[in-house]
Amino acid sequence: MNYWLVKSEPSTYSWSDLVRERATSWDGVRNYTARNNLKQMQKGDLVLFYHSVKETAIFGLAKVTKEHYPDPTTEDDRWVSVQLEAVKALKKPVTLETIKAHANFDDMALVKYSRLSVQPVKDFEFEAVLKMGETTL
DNA sequence: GCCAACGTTGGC
DNA sequence: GCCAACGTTGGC
Repeated sequence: MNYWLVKSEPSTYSWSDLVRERATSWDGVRNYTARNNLKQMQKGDLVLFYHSVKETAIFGLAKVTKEHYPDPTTEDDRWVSVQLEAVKALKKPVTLETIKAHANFDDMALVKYSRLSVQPVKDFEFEAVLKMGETTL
């Protein structure tokens, strides 16, 4: 099982949008590094859902329910999507500020590669985020 | 293949 | 709104 983090601007697609729809096709990714991460996602992998720009924090937990397939929003076969399903909201959202203040998170992709929209998350990072979010699986 | 110009993302 | 960081494009 691997862990990931996806970013979205809440004005475009928010955590509450995902909760309302229950599941969504995570499409529109147009960056090779992010695309490569999408391709590595496996069914059952857990995904942290982060809001960029406004309310910069991790709000919820989703899971991969369908592995990569051609992105339905383009004819260009270089790009792929995965299906994501909402699992649960974090009891307490974990803000970027909190993450940056956490000593062990200096290497976290969210801090180091802030523009990458689909990122791998290490086991200990994932566990620490849940703990700070006062959330259990 | 290098690099300048330009566009986009996202934190502040 | 500004700007740093980074990706992409295109001229040479």
